[in-house]
Amino acid sequence: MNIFVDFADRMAVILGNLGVTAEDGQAVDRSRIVVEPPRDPAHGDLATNAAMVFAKAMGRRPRDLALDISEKLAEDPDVEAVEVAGPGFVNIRLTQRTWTRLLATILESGMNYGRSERGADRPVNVEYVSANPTGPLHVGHCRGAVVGDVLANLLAFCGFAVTREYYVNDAGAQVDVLARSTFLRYREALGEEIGAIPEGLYPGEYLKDIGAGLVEQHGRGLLDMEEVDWLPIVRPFAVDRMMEMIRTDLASLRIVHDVVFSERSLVANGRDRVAEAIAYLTERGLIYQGTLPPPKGQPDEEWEDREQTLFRSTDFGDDIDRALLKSDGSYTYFASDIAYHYDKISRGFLDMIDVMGADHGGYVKRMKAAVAALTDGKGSLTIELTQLVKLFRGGEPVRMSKRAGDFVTLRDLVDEVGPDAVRFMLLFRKADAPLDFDFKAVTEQSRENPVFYVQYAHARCASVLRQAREEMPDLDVSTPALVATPLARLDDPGELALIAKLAEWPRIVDAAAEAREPHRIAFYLHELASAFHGHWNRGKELPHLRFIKAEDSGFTQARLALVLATQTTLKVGLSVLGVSAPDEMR
RNA sequence: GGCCCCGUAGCUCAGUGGAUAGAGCACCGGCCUUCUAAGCCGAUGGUCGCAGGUUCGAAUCCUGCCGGGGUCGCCA
Repeated sequence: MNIFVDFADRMAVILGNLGVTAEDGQAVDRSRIVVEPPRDPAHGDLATNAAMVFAKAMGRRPRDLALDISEKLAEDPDVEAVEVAGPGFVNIRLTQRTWTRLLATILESGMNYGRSERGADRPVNVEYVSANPTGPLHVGHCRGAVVGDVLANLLAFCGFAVTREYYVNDAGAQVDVLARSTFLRYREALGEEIGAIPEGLYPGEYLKDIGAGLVEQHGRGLLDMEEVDWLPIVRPFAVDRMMEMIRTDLASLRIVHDVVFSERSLVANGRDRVAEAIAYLTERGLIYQGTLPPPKGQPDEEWEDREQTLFRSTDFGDDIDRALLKSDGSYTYFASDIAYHYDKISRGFLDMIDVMGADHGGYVKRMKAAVAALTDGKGSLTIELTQLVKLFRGGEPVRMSKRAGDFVTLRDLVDEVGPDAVRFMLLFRKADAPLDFDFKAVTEQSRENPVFYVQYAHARCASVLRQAREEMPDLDVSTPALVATPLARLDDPGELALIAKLAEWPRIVDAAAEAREPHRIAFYLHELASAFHGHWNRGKELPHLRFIKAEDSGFTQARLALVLATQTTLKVGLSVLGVSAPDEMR
């Protein structure tokens, strides 16, 4: 039940009856009719721009058309009052009965309130995290992880068939470095004095366990081998252990992937799928041997022209063509990524979303170009870039050096403040703006802490319902009873305003999914919490507004219906964010 | 120099072409015997970086500048 969509439909009918047509004489474009909550609640419950949008094509003045529209709208039994305002807005006030009927549908929907079928089971692949398995996840990965996870939740909630995917870079030079670094720790675990970790190897302490694990499995057996022989043993061992660690870290943030796609699987079992992808592009005349121009602006003394295998990404909007083969003949990262996305496409995905850090910004155009080329323009790749997270503690920046072991890991974050605070705070900012995260602020129990504020609103709802059961043991506060309860006595402006806020939820879900902006959910929940706390607080000054009135069970039941609907909406919203909805705050 | 992101109240930020641009914090003035004061109510505070353009209407879309950040051949 989305009241705004509902009324946009009614508007379309009214416009049709009024003979309104678009510029070309065709029927009105339904998508241009906007029905939304007015910015100023004094203007009414719903506002529509229809008169202003279509007046020109009709050769009429917007306000005149608005008057015609408002006459028709006034006949609608759900409409209490209509007025024309400003340049031609039509402001609609709904009857109290319409609002309370809406409240009943919220209660009936329960945890499905706001869920939609607009995705129509269309497959969408959401790829996120995809960190290299060479070290523990750090704060930088966290944001992409949470944004990707919630985006996936959101799209699933809107009826898309979502696959959550992780791409492991388990081939290439950095994995060899991991293996060599692990081998050093292996020798260390066998009692050898290894001294300082040489430049070019990973110094992290986390590799000690993995080295010890090698000892458990192979004893001293690897010591006498040549590198070419132990590398194929150590490499997969280290990668597996790193991935295990990464999975555990992600699980602590409640993040799970459906598919972990291994880069190494691209070239395996006698197949070379990178070559296959390149062959596909070659058939389409998109591959050639050539040289790239040097970067403009900064003259580079070292620059020398090199003949390379290039992909015509400029045909699809990129700035320059891109190399697929290194000078030693091995594939570039981009070539592997093309093959990987080719695989996604072959698995039936035309809609793909990659969530990555802002430092990958330069990668966006070429990857979109690749997807366009691989799907003849039918596929769409959206790349969501998440900006940096800066850490603070009580307002002071948390200092981090590049030296190993001296960075804040995802684990540190979750262990200190818990998954709820991490998730909510990373979503309480749009992804393309940098974010400050303060360890201290997010654990405070106060209005300033949005995580607490929203969870507390949910807990407060639960508390009111508990209180009602205690004070009025004979009252039936079960959901079916509250759904069925007469709501006619909910007529206080504050109560109706709260219902109006609840009514926005499906609209927010749609918009957030459409724009692929999960932060809108977090902001909405904060607003809803604020509306609820505000109403609750009015009851302090004005006892007649309190939810529980022990001597009037019908009245109390109606108000508890409102409380339950609020609690439900908060709970649904929090579940989309993957944040818990506690019944009490301790 | 090219490309991408950002620029909105003193601070941190919302605002998918609509009306008088909003919230929290800070500051100022009131209030706290409760269905939980882990606060509440109110006031102050704006050339939406600048200049053009599109539109009935622009913080929002387009162009150009200014400022901040990221990134720039085979790294990942």
